[in-house]
Amino acid sequence: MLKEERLAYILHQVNLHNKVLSSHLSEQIQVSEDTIRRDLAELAQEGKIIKVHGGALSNSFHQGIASQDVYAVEDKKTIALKAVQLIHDGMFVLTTGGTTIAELARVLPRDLQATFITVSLPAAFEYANHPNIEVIVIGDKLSKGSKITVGGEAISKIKMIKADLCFLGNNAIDAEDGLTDNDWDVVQVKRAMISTAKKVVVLSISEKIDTSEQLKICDAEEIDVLITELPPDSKKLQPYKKKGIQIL
Amino acid sequence: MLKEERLAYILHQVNLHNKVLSSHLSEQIQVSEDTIRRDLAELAQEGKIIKVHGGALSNSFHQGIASQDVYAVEDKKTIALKAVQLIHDGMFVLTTGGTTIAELARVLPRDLQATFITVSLPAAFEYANHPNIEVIVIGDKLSKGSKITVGGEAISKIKMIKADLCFLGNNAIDAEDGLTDNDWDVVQVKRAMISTAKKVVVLSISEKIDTSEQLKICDAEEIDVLITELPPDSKKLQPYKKKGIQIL
DNA sequence: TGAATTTCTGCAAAAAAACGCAGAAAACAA
DNA sequence: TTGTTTTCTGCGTTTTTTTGCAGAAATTCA
Repeated sequence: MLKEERLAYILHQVNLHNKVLSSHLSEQIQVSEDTIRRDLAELAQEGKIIKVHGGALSNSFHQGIASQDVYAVEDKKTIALKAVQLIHDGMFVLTTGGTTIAELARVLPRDLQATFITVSLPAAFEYANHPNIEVIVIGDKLSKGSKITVGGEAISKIKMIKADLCFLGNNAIDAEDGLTDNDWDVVQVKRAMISTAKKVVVLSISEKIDTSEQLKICDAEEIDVLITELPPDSKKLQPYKKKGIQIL
Repeated sequence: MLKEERLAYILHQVNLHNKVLSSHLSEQIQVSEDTIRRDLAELAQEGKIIKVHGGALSNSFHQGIASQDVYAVEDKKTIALKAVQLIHDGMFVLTTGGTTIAELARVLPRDLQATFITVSLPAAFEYANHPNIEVIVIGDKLSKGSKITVGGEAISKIKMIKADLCFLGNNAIDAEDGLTDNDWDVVQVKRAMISTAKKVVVLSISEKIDTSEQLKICDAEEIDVLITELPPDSKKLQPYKKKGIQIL
């Protein structure tokens, strides 16, 4: 097994189980514990995990009292890990709010250099924890429930940004009805984001798949990528693939 | 179970129940009481809990040691209660961030109907708790340390607002040197606020009175009201009264 | 005061980490 | 291809960390 393969495997295990034991990994991969330790040290250096005596912990583990309470954290973490692969150095990324987006913020690699633009105050807080990420807050009237800024000012600001990526969380999505939501202001913001981003990525736990809300955001065809916690070849996702959406 | 995991678990338990027993933890985690004691000692060393005979207490709940901070909170509450008298229904209020401003947000009467405009994300969160207050967030690049938005965009937005009141927190103030600060971006924001507000109110604990920082915000004469926790006729405040500043 | 409980102290065993080194593997250049 | 250089990996040794234990000291509570 190649070193890079091994590192990827270890990182995957850490993110999946929140902890790994050096001894356990050594046995699984059939390399010495020294090698495992060196690998863990390397990943810790890059800020991707937290190395501790006896093994390593996921870095969302420590800061995450909040993430423990969130519903379906494991699923959301799986989604976040898939989503993070789409982000590259130098990109401009638009995001909404929501717990899935918060999870995404937590799994961003330490060394990623990118600009994140958001209307969500909680998301902005999460992004601000990362040393190399520039955070732009879109200002306007604050919607008290969702803690996002909404209004014409925000919409026009969003439209002025040519973003590489746009992550939309917390949706109802259906192959026929497209993307829908139940908050008027949120719908406006999401529409603006979709109209200005090169690539539209929807993050959704499988529960929200094949569900609809009252207000339409856009057709399924306008979505470029759909990420769920399910494997891409899952039966439930095939109608979306037929619509030309890339499934991760 | 890894040591770090155990520490996280203990900390979680302490924060959850406000107290833990060594004996109880020992049984729960299945390690010796000695180990638990050493863990508690370590967490106490880092200031995360308060170790007592038989177990440990949460330090947020039982503020035994940080009595200086407690006094400061009391002072800030005193200041906030004076400041709140200046706010009336229908007003547009500009505010910076900081703990004094956070305290102001907490003591706002529930029936007050006003619009608060801020560059501070933590302040926006506080204001959002109030049912009748409209919150406007000024957007721009997020300054990671202070969690306020800074930059030309924010400045020009601020200048477009004709605010009735402007609350500036967390300053150094001196009768001769005027209002000063040590963060370039913060200074720009405060200057913009002063220039656009009808009435400029400085909130400052007495510790900061007669102190100066490197960067000048404005002259003492430009300040309309100064609020401290001291009584208005306090000797320390007389130089400011001479400059034409109203003391509360 | 006195008994029960908890803490402290030093100690020892086990586990893990760090270190240096040598051979193996991979990457690179000619 | 072949030879050189660099990186990677495993092993033995040393050092550090962690943990439990026993007995003395301190604390609590009736």
